[in-house]
Amino acid sequence: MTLRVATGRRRAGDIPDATVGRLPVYHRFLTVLAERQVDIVSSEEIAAAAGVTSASVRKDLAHLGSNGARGIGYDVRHLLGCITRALGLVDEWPVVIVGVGRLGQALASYAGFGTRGFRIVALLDCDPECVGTRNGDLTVESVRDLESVVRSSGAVIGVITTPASSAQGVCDRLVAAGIRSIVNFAPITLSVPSDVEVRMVDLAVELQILAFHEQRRAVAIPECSA
Amino acid sequence: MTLRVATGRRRAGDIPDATVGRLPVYHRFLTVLAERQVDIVSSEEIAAAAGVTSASVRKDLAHLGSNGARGIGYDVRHLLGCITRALGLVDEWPVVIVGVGRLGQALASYAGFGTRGFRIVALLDCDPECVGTRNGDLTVESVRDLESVVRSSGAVIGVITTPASSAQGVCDRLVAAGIRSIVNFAPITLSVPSDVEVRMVDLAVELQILAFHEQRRAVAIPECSA
DNA sequence: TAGATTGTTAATCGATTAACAATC
DNA sequence: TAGATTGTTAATCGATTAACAATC
Repeated sequence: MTLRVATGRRRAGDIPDATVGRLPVYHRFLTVLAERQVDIVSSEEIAAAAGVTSASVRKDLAHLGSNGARGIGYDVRHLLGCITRALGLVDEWPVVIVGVGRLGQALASYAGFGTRGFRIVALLDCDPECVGTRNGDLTVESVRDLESVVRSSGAVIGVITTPASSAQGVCDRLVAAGIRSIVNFAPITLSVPSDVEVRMVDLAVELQILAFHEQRRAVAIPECSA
Repeated sequence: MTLRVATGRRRAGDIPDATVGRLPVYHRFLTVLAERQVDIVSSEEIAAAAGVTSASVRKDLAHLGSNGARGIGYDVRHLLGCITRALGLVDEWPVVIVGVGRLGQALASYAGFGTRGFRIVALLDCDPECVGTRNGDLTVESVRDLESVVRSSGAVIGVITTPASSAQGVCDRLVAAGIRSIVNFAPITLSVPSDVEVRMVDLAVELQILAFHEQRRAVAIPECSA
């Protein structure tokens, strides 16, 4: 299969947010195909696996350059490499997890990290009982040393799995230590400077959205009155 | 404060998806205010706490009926009740968790469930070592009994925290058992009938979106060429 | 009254979909 | 060639933003 030579560079900002949100899903599927030695895939197949339309897939992939072959489909390996580069997953990103409760431990032990572009480089907790315990390759360090641990570990991304009450304080210290990308599992909206990106994950929010639709199956929503 | 009497009923479908996604965040903030005995809140304050604009807040809340007072703001308790009803959180929704690994345990022990409209009513796992162990109030049951456990527990929402390899099978059985609302933590897109709602939570996807923006700070994205 | 804040409109923006020419 | 599938356009749809009259 011949592929067109790229004619230039595309500024990252040119990729719409909605596309950036779907590329990881395509990446996940293509990784599976590549493992299975599948060579070619169509936008229709990707769409089915990602739960979107094939038109969306083609439009999303066109943002990365013209990588398909009309009448044929996309070369799995090539496309995977392309998405990997677009998402910036060529090298592993070092991640620090703050809060080594059950959730923090669960994330720390997630095997899929390596294959998906990340490596946990430090675990922090405030509980003296927890500090010093081992978790796979890592020993839990004291959150008091947050700044020095971030510096020495080279962590670039922070994951907050503390209780809500400590999350903003931890966040402020991560930001002060130079972290500008944060995933927050604590059920509180974090305040950060505009150059810091926060992704919020809240199970209860997901459940509440489901509850809305579940209720909608049965009843009309009463408007509020005093 | 006098509030207008609602003139009719609004079909749930009238509330846009984007609004449904933000109502839980407002709900979270209003719960905090109510605990602190705050009486009145402005759209500006809600917006700041939720990380959105005040115009969005007002528009979202207007979908629930006219609940604010011009020149004053919103009555915290009234508004909280209103959102609680809109989301269908008046009674607790019974939830079954399938997969009691570290993540499943972490979710099972999340104290915030009760206050946010949910109650875990069953835990299922396939590992004989795990089955029979206690987790708070609940004893882990065998996934072999999934159908009967769903029936007897009355679970309406399912949470899948199994490895990716078993997720689709578990999903199929949950659907067959009557579950139509699922939160999936396994890194795989689930196939479900069109009347089943699935919310996907994948930490690696969140990290990959951050990675994209992190990389964007530094370099232009190279287009793909063969 | 004067100041504050909602509810709503109109304008803008971005994302999705349908369709099809290009082309393998 | 005939069938298949991409890349792209134009149309549609939905969400966000700005602005301000209504009104407390």
